[in-house]
Amino acid sequence: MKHIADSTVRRLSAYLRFLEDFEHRGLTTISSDELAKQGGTTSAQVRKDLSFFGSFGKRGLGYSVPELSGRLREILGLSQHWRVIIIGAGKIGAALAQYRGFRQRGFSIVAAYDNNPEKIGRTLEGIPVRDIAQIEHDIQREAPEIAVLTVPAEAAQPMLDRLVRAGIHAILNFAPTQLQAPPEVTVKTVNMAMELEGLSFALTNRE
Amino acid sequence: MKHIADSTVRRLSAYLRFLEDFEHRGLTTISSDELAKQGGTTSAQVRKDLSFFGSFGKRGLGYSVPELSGRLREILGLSQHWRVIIIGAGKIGAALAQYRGFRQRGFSIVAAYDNNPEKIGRTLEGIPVRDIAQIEHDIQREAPEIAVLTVPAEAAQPMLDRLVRAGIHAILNFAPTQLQAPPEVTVKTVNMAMELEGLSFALTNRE
DNA sequence: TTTAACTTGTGAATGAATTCACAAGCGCAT
DNA sequence: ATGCGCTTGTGAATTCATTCACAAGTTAAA
Ligand SMILES: NC(=O)c1ccc[n+]([C@@H]2O[C@H](COP(=O)([O-])OP(=O)(O)OC[C@H]3O[C@@H](n4cnc5c(N)ncnc54)[C@H](O)[C@@H]3O)[C@@H](O)[C@H]2O)c1
Ligand SMILES: NC(=O)c1ccc[n+]([C@@H]2O[C@H](COP(=O)([O-])OP(=O)(O)OC[C@H]3O[C@@H](n4cnc5c(N)ncnc54)[C@H](O)[C@@H]3O)[C@@H](O)[C@H]2O)c1
Repeated sequence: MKHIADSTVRRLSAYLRFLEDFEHRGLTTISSDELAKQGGTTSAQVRKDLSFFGSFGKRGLGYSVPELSGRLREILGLSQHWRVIIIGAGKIGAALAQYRGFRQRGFSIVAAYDNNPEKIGRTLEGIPVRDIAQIEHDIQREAPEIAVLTVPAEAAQPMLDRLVRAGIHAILNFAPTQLQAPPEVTVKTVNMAMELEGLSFALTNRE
Repeated sequence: MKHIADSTVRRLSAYLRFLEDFEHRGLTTISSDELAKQGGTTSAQVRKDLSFFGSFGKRGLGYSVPELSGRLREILGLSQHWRVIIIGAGKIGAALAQYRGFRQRGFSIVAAYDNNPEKIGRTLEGIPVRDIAQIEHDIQREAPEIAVLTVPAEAAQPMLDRLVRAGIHAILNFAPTQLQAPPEVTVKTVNMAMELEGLSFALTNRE
């Protein structure tokens, strides 16, 4: 398949969110224009994004809401459930473990891991905190697909290497550090300090 | 000033991070090539990014680490302190309030706000949780520049409007929803579910 | 059946971001 | 002083993303 830009994938996620809203409200069709207004983009952009994957609309009418949302779920890989592990049961790891929004969208958090004996053995709203020492064993047994990395920055790269060796191919990183990974592994980094700095820049450089 | 792309600003943040590392290790000069390797980009990209703001390097030698990091701090608006308020003292709001990484980079969290009487009056590692009802008054008195929005999705847009009316011009939003704001207000949204969906897409569509 | 009002899907045009490529400047050794 | 090795700064070229613009398809009403 032709390479799909990151920005396109993000917009697809956004479209799916609006479609779910629409579905809830019992509406059955939607035009690229309505979809665009919701997402702060243009109708041409919406159609172009979808055109990479096929033609799902009806000319003159728009898109069937349930059909399009189904297609988007397939495209995004959300027709299946994904198993997620959280590495580092600290403040941010715990907040994420307890967050319901993920499970609702098909991501089940199966366990958290830590190296602090005080934390190992507890649970976070039903999610067990396990010893990081057993992670290779667990990955083999439970085959989680996605790891969320919430350890201190200096532990992040070694931990990533360890996860990759153990067979993880997708990592969501919260440590504020640039990580190296082999090409078959996808890493996304959420860097909140960087976002704040973007705001600082905007405040400083507006006229 | 010419318009600066968001991607450029993000890279500037990244460069600054590496420079601080370098500074710590006592190194005094760095080339665009070294900076690029650290940041996973190219030396031409580094030089182009910097060229929007001036010429800070010495041909044949590279950049002075302390000078360049100082310049970047100025450009990003980090030579001054920013006052930050957190709206929604829930799980993610609390994690952010307690996070040391922000203060270290010049963002002081002055208060959190909530509408839950159980939470109002408590503190989160020294940060007071105040009644949301008093926010207009406090904004006028304390003039915080940045608001972090960590309320439930359905409360996010009305709360944004309220913050904007009260005089806030920069908002970091964690609610998974598309927000509308007037052009003089900068909004950045961190949408973790969207990031996970990006990973799901990558896992599904790799060959 | 014909017409009018809409909306999609997509090449072509435009615009934005990145990469190339090289002249010019600097430091150091000779 | 000269030459060599290295690195910047920046127009030009290229690649990538978005927007335009319109033929073609659909519905509904007359
Ligand atoms: N808290 C926030 O709001 C926030 C915001 C942005 C980024 N971050 C980043 O997220 C990461 C975690 O932050 P936090 O505030 O949750 O810190 P924290 O100290 O509360 O949590 C880190 C956890 O990781 C565990 N840990 C450390 N080394 C480990 C190892 N080798 N193996 C397994 N577990 C290990 C610790 O025991 C601790 O429980 C940091 O990189 C931080 O910079 C946090
Ligand atoms: N927890 C996470 O890991 C996580 C991850 C991604 C996104 N988010 C998003 O962040 C937001 C907060 O999530 P959370 O898990 O912290 O939820 P939470 O319920 O723990 O926290 C929300 C807080 O906002 C307060 N609140 C609600 N309405 C308010 C109002 N009108 N004024 C002031 N305060 C109000 C509540 O009292 C509560 O304390 C949500 O939009 C959620 O989707 C959370």
